[in-house]
Amino acid sequence: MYDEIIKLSFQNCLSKLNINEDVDIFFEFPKNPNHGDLSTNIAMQLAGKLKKQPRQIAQEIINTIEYDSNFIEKFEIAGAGFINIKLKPEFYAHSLNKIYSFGDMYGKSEKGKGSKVNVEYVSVNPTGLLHLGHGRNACIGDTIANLYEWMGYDVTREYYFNNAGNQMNNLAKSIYARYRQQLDNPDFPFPEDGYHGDYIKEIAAELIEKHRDKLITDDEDNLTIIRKFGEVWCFGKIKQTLERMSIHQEVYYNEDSLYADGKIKDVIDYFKSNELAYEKDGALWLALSKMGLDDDRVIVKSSGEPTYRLPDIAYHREKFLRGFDILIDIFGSDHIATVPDVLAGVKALGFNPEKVKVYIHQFVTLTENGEQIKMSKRTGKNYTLDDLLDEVGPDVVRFFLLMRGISTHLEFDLGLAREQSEKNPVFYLQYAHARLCSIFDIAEQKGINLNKDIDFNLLQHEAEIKLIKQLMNLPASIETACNKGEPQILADYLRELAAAFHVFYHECRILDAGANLCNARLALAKVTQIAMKNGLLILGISAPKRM
RNA sequence: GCGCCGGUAGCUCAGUAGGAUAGAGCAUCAGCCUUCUAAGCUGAGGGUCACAGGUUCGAAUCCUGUCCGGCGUACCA
Repeated sequence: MYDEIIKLSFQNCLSKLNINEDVDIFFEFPKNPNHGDLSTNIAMQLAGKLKKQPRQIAQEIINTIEYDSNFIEKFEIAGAGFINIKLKPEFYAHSLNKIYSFGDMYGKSEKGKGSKVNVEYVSVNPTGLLHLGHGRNACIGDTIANLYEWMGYDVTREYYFNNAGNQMNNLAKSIYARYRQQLDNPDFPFPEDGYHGDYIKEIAAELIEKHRDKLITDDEDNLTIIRKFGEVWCFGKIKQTLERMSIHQEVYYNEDSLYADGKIKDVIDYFKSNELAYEKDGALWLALSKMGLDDDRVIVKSSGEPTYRLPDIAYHREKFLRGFDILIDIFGSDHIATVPDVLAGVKALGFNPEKVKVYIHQFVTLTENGEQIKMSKRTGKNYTLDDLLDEVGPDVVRFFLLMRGISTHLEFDLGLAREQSEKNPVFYLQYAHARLCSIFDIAEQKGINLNKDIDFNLLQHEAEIKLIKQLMNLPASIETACNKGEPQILADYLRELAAAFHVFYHECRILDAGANLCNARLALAKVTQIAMKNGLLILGISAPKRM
């Protein structure tokens, strides 16, 4: 938003010079004060296309450009062809005034208005408890959903699950074995590929409490009861854990319904009738080689059961049919293999695969004192997301899982997370917010009220200008984080915002600055408070009034 | 073997639609509280951007190759 007026000047200037290349005019606040207040590399961008020297283009631009002299003091060419812009203080006053007028909604955009987005995340089958990797998936998905909402999109948060098939049978058998071990036979054999986690023992104990020995014969009826019991138990725990992190998904989509409603059959029929599927060795193969991929894959096994690819494709088709314009999938890196197949399938069904955005995050490792904490499945001593929430609380968990780029392996430092001190980065942000709240509390006690007649031109201190610049960046930060699917960009922005505020707080007295300056600084504090609160809200982290 | 992700300060990580002197947090060292919250602020030291070539005015960023780590590579999901 800070560059709207200036960008327009540049656009007009370029068309005046008959330069019609398709380039985005991009401005930044240079770190080095010698490089002006705003800077653009547009002349260098154009140099290659126009086959001219960047400095020459820059010169032509500043000779030709018409600009608002109320805001811009001068242009300078520097380095290889940067155009550095020296702004007048009025520019910041004007910008801050505009931000102030947005009130609580600062950061909200309408750019996505009218567009429906489906964000699918977590999507863990009800066979166990959530662990750290799921937590990362959940926080990324939830935050991306928040980002899209703030961009004005109509967002649906969705959880896709499967409560049928092999894995659920495996769960039932695992519970049954523990049930027998606890009930009558400590040596009852445990299935080789069963679920080893301790939670299975808990389920079995509850099963005994409820059914006593009535399920002792392992017939199909009893296994069905056990399976359902396990499913309900696991789902209850999963939802409870998500609830603790303030994650609410409005749609729980059951894979099974794709079969019941004939959607799977529809897709098979479509592929068959378009000669994209064929029978071989008793199985049905999808001709991915006709869709630009290397190998054909089985979509219905010779046993008659579909492989995961088929329902995944049908599910994406269904989401398109439900009217979504953008489909977002959040996957862990272990699901990378499904992506090309699903996208090819979606394309073959006549939908635009570019509307499917797949964000794949890497794994999480838990460390303490530099040593990795093993989460061995063999021993069953999984460190669960709930354990972590118990230990450090939801704000720390969310921030730690969001503060890294999604494609980086994330090291969760338990020691640092546990630290209830200035070392813990999440408190840095929350502390800024608490300080802001405290200022307004004390102002109220002193009978100082923010009045509407604000002279933003009084804000000329270096710390004030830096804070205003940072505040101006919020919308761009949200938009970039959204477009790139990178919550980390917002987390990083908020850290910089907090830093700019803390410096301002340290350098500039607010309440005893004299009536007019006090009022202007209070307004600046107000905007900062809103920006910080909204940013934390998007990350799903609380904004405490006191610490 | 092949595919994807990563390798940047002691540690954890930003920066990769090519741009100005490669940044932040933590750790280390030196300062700042009778003042709106010191969970804060100021300063210092710390780099072969894994390695080797290439592309050009300019490369951490793009291309090629190599090495190291993670995840995949099923008629498992």
